[in-house]
Amino acid sequence: MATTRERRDTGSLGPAPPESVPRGTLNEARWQEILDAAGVVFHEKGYRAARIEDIASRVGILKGSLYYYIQTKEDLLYALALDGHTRGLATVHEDEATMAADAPTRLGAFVRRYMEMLPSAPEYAPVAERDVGLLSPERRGHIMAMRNEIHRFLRAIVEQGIAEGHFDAALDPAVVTNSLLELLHGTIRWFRAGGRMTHSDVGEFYVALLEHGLRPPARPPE
Amino acid sequence: MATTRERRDTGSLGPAPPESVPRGTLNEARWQEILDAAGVVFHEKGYRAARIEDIASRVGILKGSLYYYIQTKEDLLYALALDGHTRGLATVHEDEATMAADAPTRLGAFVRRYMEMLPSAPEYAPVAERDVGLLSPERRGHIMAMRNEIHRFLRAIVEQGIAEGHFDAALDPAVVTNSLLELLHGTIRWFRAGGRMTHSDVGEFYVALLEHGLRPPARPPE
Amino acid sequence: MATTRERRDTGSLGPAPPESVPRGTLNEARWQEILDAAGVVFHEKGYRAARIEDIASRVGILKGSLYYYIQTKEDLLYALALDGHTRGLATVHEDEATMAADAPTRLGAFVRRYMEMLPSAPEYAPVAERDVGLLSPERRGHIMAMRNEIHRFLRAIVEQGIAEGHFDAALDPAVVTNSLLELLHGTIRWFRAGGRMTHSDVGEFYVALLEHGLRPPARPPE
Amino acid sequence: MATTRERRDTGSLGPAPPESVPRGTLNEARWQEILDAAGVVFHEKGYRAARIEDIASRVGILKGSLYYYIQTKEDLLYALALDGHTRGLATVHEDEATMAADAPTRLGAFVRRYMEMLPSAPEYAPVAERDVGLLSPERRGHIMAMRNEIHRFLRAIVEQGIAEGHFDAALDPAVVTNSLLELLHGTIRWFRAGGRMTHSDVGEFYVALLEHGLRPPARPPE
DNA sequence: TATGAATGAGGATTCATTCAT
DNA sequence: CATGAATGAATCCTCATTCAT
Repeated sequence: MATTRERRDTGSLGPAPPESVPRGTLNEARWQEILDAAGVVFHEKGYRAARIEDIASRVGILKGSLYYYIQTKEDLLYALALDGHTRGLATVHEDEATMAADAPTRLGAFVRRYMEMLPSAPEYAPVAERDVGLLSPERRGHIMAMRNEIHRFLRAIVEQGIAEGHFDAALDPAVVTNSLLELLHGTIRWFRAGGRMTHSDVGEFYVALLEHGLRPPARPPE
Repeated sequence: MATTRERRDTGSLGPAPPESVPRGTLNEARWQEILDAAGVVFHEKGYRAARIEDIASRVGILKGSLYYYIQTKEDLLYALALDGHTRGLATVHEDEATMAADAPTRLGAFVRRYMEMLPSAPEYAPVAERDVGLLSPERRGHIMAMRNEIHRFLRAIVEQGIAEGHFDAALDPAVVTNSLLELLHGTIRWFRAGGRMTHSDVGEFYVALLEHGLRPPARPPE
Repeated sequence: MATTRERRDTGSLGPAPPESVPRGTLNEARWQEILDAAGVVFHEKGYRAARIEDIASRVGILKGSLYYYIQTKEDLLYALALDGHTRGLATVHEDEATMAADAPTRLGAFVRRYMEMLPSAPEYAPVAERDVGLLSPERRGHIMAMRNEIHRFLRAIVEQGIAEGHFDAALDPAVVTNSLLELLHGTIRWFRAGGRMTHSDVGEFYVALLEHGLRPPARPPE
Repeated sequence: MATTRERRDTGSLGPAPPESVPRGTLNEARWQEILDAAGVVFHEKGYRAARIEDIASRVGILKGSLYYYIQTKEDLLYALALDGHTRGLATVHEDEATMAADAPTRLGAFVRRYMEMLPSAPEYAPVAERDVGLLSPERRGHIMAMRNEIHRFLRAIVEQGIAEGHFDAALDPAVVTNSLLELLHGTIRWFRAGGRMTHSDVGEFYVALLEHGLRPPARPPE
């Protein structure tokens, strides 16, 4: 499970995430190019099957040169995962009004925020899910922590909804949370830009689905 | 259900194709053991990261011996993908009554059939999704064809539902189909057996979600 | 003369052809060293029995490093075969005077050119004959085409000689051509430099042999 | 150079050729089938590239079964080489009359005997030349000894011819011998049965070629 | 910064050979 | 005699990584 050929000497296990950008002064634009390239390649082939050469050549440099920017292939995976999850985590921030609203409203708002974030995310980011297991334990821990935070946020909304009576009391909050995130993440696997539907359109579909799908069964009128 | 074991297509590699060396009848049981082992290992590490040796030793043989049963590591991936998709495809068969029913009924029945199939599937099978991209073009084609068949089946139900007025006319059938399959497949990524919920329970949740989530908006009472 | 270095045709192997990773300009001198080493090793052990490691270590690098220059062991075989046949093909070029001469003269000139080329050929080249069968069909085709060109050239001379009445009309041009080439190529199998005879000496023997051996039977004086 | 994985315990280095047929009572016909199959396969791919499986399947048995007849793959190579060289060696026996004849006559007779033997030889035999180097030193020794005997025989004829004045005194006997054998052996590389020419026809060509090609230059008429 | 060249451990695949049934 | 199944040593080939220029 541990990645072969570890080379990081980051002995500190502190909360500070490991450096993802090694070189002090580096061309920020180039670094973004590299991340984008890595995103695409990882997305196409998966982390293991992706070759450093593939990424380098997509940027237009030779593989040796890539090592000016990274220490390890894993750095790219981590940077992307971090990036993606940071964007994801950003979607849990609610404005005052929403924060005070009822669960259906908060849930809908979250779904919309999430779906609006998606197109800005580098191809690979949300898919990082699978390959996160290939990160070093430490780094994986960081990523999982972020992921859990999103889970907790969503789950809290679901529980609120149940408590309020807006959602079916028979629902299992964990199941709902997991399914919902699967649904949202899943979008990136089939969505193709340029079609009839935009990310927002899909978001509205999700909102509507949840809006009616989670409600408690209609009380039979007495 | 029946897993096919392809003999290498020996396509245009060497000068004189190694005239498919004959072998006796292979031990079916051992072959299943191997597939199961491959399923577990691929599930844990992903196709690329999995080593032939891991699979072999899980079966209790040496890596070289595995090649008595396969030609290529890819054979295992293909066999698993085929197996999983064959099971998936099996869920599109409806009995007479269901076939004649309305879309919500058919959809619900499908979801239940699918969720009941899941636990019988070897660990890896449904996840094969990702690594299918690593198959040879021809084999990938076979798998994609099966996948498309499932898509078409589901989509037909969605379209029927819209036509019948049971589903919201504003829905995009493709979006619904993709999302739904993502939702179903996704289950395997987070579901852990032994918890409070069974696969069936989760299935019922999905059924309920769709039952109410796809309905056309309530007509405002005149 | 110029040895071509083919980049793998990446023909129908993986799903996404590894977009021919670019490399800088390869060190020509090193490439020659490698070819020479391969020539010697192939000559000693034959293509199949030769190990990449043998070749690498003869160059003074590790086996992995050899792959900076090649894609496949077969590349070396092909390069050598191409090299050898290119040299062979070069011997079919005649100067104006020879081209206009009679068949015996042309034949003698060809034998001399061929025998003078031999010592310059890397050890292995002319022996490539046998292992050509191990090349990929496409590559084998290229080599065979070159070989055929030489055949045609020689055969044309033989036919000219028969037509002119300088060679025995009973001769089968194909037989003569094949035998002659076998004779010439065969030299490399037994000739050991440093002996009493030089390549040229052997060449003169061949010339004399043909000079008298192909003539029509003397007309009995009336 | 030594073949990997030696297993022969034939400690005796005596003159007796190592057993080539291990099993005491074995189906002689089956053994011939096997040798023929090995001959064809070795001829097509060369000894190293040929797989035991290829040979077995050509005989219609499984590779494991082949080991009832042999101890080692090398046994097949040796048996074939022995067979071929035995046939070759048989061609050096002259009848009384020929033995007493002049060199051109003896040479012609030898060429005819050799060419008549060729079609009876299992495909591979005469080509064994190249792969003889892959035999164990001991076995290679045996084969080389037979080969040398043929060489000596031929060379003696050439020297006799020079001494007698029938052959050009400027000839190097070794060169003539080697070339001639190359010419004869070479036949098998290009000759295809079923064409216009038979082995005998080709033999007659060789005889004629040598008949006139080796003569001393015509003495200018006084 | 970028490059050309090398490294070396890793892992897939091949195949002669063994052997119990 | 033949087979099915396994063995394990060879090898080929891959690729992340290093580094002098």
